[in-house]
Amino acid sequence: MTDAWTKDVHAAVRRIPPGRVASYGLIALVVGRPLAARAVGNVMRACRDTSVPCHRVVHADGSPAFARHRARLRREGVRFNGRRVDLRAHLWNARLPRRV
DNA sequence: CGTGTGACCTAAG
DNA sequence: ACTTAGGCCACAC
Repeated sequence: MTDAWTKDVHAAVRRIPPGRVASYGLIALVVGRPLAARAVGNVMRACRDTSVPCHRVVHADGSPAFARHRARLRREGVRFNGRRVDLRAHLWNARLPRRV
C-alpha cells in the first residue's frame, strides 16, 4: 500500500466522480502506464480500502468486474445497456497527463 | 533472475 | 457474439 504504484492507482480511482465510470485501461493511462491495465486490476483486487470506489472501475466493454457493482452503479445514476454500462454517457472524461 | 498468475486489452477467426 | 492468442505490467515465489 505504501508503494507509489498502488498509491497512484488509488488516487486515480478516487478521482472518478459519482455517476461516472472508468475502464482499467483508462486508469492505467491516467497513472502514466498505458499498458498496465492488468496491473491496475491487481491493485483493485488487493484493495480493501472503502474510500476507493472500485465499483466505478469496469472492463473496457463496460461490464463491471462483479455483478454486485452493477446495482451500486445504478444507484449513482449510471444507465445500463444490458450487462454493460453506457460508456458513451458515463465514461469518465479524465484529462491525461501528457498528450495534446 | 526466471516463472507463474491476474478484477486487463486488442486483434483475429 | 464467443473463443483464442499474444502482449504489457506489477507482484509473489
